[in-house]
Amino acid sequence: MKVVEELRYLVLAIQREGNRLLAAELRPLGITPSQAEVLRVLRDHGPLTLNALGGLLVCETGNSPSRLVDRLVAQGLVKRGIDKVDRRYLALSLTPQGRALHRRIITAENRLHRTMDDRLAGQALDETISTLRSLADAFPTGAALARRRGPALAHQEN
Amino acid sequence: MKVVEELRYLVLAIQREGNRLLAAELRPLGITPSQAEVLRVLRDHGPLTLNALGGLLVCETGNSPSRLVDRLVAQGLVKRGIDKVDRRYLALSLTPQGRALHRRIITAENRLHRTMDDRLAGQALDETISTLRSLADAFPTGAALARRRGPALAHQEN
DNA sequence: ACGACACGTGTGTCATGTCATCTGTTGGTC
DNA sequence: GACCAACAGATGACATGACACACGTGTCGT
Repeated sequence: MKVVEELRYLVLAIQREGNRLLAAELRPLGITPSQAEVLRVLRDHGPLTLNALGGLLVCETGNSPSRLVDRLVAQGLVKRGIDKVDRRYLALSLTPQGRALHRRIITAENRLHRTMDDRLAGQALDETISTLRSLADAFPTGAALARRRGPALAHQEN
Repeated sequence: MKVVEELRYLVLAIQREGNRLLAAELRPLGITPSQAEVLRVLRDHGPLTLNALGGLLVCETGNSPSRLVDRLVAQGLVKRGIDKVDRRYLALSLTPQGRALHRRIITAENRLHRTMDDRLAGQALDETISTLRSLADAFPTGAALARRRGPALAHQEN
């Protein structure tokens, strides 16, 4: 098996398992990993239009995450406002319930991260991260991630 | 952002983009990346039961890939036989058309791998691969991958 | 002012993935 | 031989992801 092919399957396997574990952690909260990412992005990056939100999400590439947001609005976690000036734009923001849930999401994600940390104990991750970045940064979703790291390469809080 | 968290999002981004690129390469062939993986596994590992197939797939974890196989049978790429001795078991194998398509799949995948190689030119992948393996091997899908690398390596340490 | 066009968003459709549950088959037990 | 637990596979339900296209709204050239 070629090296890049093994890399491709490893990435697939890790993504699947990570998603499965995170879904299990989030199930008691009534949301999915994708929904959690939306809440996180809305929390960190003020009110957003649907397109801008899509540009910051890793979990959804091409299209506007209309239906993803729909369910969060239906659950009362996200407020969907309409821009008064240009009625084409949405103004998406967290409701108080959304902000409250976000805190519980953080602790759920931290449990997953602890599991991963245990798995990776003693491994030097720097080179791995930089290798994966050079792969990801060339693509739209990788760019989304870079955008979330901050325009000035600032450290984010947790 | 924590290191493992960045790792998680990088893996997600790369998986998404890789899948999108592979889907584009495979679209002219009329199949999806998951279907291609099934054909590949059936090609490499003789006739299989549905459960055994699922145990070798990275793309589907928990359940039996019944519906995934359904579409391949409908397209005439896979033969679904029933074990004469124990009627509970399936005997899945490639049809001649499936074998023929498999060759075209290989060239499509190679185009993706060339793209990835270009992206990763000059990067040392060995450490990255081994780091990702230590993450993946702990999980069912990672074990599936290890099983595909060869039965001798299947049961390492826990 | 008007009409073509661009843009943001919504929607239809298809194929996954995942979990829970159902069905049919077998083997073991009495 | 009849019953029952275990097992392989199928199916229902739900939420993604991805693509294409429809719809409403604003912009701009004329």
